[in-house]
Amino acid sequence: MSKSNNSKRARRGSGAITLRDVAKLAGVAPITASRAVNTPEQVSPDALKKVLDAVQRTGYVPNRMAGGLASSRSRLIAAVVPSTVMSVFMETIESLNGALFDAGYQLMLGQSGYSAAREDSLLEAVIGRRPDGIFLTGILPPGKSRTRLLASGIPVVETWDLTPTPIDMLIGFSHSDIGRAVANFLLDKGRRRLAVVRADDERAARRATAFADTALQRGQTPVFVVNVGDSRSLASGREAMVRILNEAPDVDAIFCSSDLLALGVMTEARAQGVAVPDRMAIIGFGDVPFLADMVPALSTVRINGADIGKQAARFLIERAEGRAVTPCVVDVGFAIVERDTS
Amino acid sequence: MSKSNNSKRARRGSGAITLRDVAKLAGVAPITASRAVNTPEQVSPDALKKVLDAVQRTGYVPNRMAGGLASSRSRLIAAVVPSTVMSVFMETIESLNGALFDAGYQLMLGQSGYSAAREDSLLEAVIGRRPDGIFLTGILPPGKSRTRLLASGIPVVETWDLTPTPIDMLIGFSHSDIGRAVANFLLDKGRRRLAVVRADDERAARRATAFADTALQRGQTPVFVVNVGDSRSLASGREAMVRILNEAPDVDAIFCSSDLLALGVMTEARAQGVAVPDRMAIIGFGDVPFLADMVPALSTVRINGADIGKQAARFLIERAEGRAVTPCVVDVGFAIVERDTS
DNA sequence: TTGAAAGCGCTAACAA
DNA sequence: TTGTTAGCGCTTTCAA
Repeated sequence: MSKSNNSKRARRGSGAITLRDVAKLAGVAPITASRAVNTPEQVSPDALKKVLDAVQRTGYVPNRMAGGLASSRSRLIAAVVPSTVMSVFMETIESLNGALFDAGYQLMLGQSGYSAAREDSLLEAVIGRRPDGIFLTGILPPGKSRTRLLASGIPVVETWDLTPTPIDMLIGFSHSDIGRAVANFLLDKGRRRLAVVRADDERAARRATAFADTALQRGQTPVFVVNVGDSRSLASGREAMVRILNEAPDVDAIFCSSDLLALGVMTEARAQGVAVPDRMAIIGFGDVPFLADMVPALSTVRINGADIGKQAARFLIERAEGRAVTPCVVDVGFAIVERDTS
Repeated sequence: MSKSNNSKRARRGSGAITLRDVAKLAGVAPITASRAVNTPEQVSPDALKKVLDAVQRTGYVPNRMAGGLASSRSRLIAAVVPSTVMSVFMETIESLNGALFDAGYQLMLGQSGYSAAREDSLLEAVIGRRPDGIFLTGILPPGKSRTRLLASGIPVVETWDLTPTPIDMLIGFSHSDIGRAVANFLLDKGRRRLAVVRADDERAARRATAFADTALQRGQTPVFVVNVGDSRSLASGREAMVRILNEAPDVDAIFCSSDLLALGVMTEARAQGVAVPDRMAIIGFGDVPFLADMVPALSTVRINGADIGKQAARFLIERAEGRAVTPCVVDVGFAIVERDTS
């Protein structure tokens, strides 16, 4: 029986079962085994059975690196996300991953949000894997990275934003529209002095600007803005609220750049006995799952993150299989969810 | 100039720049180019310069699939996590990913928590990529998957739990110890009637059991248990609190299996005018980032998730580079964080 | 329907 | 220090 490792064999390789082993056991050529595994309809029932049998007996698991190398299709999708902890993007990633997996693709996760140098090496690492598609949270600004991505020829979908000049595909919504809509919403409710509490983030800035402009256009006092910097914590929300109460006591409505910040604002309001929403309206952003069940339930701007993930998966898969995607720009919109705090 | 694609060239391949192209441009052999890129110290300054120059000019990015195939080292680590949304595991994944990236590894994300069939195909997909290591949240119970993983020979680290029979490496803490510690903590504070609100999850069950046993041993009335099933939402916490107030009005301390559940319990307590902590103590689990800044600040059990991720990365990398890891079982412990609600 | 041959892009092994 | 050769495990191409 013994397959007796001859003299010069066993020099390289991982030692795992290969397609050759399976083919030998089944008594067919390797390519027939390959077809039995990948495209069973191209193989006679007899051969199919023999191969599948051999697969069972050996516990063979195809080496996707080898397959990917040979076929130039990695069946890998890379997703680049900023910090994931407590993030509104997780819902998107989860649905993206689920949809990809069902279609036989796998997800590589890259974390952005660090230094430019690290961004660069992230991208290099990603491209090095030759993914069949790349998912980006946000829009990639012009620069070396963008050029490189473009040059790589890999399908890309940018998300969570809109731009007239996407790299490739785009699934997002207008942050300016949100800012305007929230301002109008608040003003229509009779609020007179608006404030913004926002993190130091380009998209949040755009929402805030549109929000402020709209208020100004409608003849209001300038919006009071608190920039909490990089800290998106609940504590920052509380501090921001303290500042508002001290420095702009006439403010009667606050738009926060994240639900967590809004939660902080609300916490401080309660701590200081500020009536919500009577004296102060509060609106968050993102609609994290548990907001609706709080008391008072936080009003917010809802983005359908799961939908973004699902559509991105569809786009990426279509392109990976060589099909065109049209239209490849989608505005998923948003919704102001009115609950107790507005 | 034109490199004129001769008759039978350009049949296969992705068309991207390869190491051969770089080597040709630099006027060296491919292997020299390879060494210049991977182990520059093995190459003369002159050759190094020429190669790096060619890399710059062509925008060459090494194909890691090819490299992985040739070297049997994928520089890929797979992580299997249950649902990521609002999950206590994200901190771990984030730190794991960061540490891996710094060492030149990349993270593949697999989501478990679905059907057994899907678990199976997840594992197959993972093994198919030939990762250099696998990160598991939780302990893999005996079964087909476990056998398969063992057979694959891939280094594995199980986490967030302890067991005398790990597959390989282990970084976790004792859920029973937590249950006992929390019960003792509450009882020592003079609480008399304890309750548990927990999700339908094996680890939560173990915490709850130890918690209940300890109370019993110390002569207390049996612990009142509310199992909220698969729903880990804040709303479930509220419902659980309603049940406790109705069915066991003498309860004066509640241990929740997650912070979100605890937040729900607290929300309902406030809604019903139940004084916290005077009439009711509440303790959560996980220590999600913003708890400390709420009013009242929620007491909880803190797990250092980032530390688990960092240590797991270290273990996995050591093993990937062929070094042994001893000891390869680590108890990271836990801490009861006493804040306002206990 | 099946197979032989020839790579995919890279690196290990050996030799110079 | 550099190069040659021979694969890694699979799939494409072409022929039977």
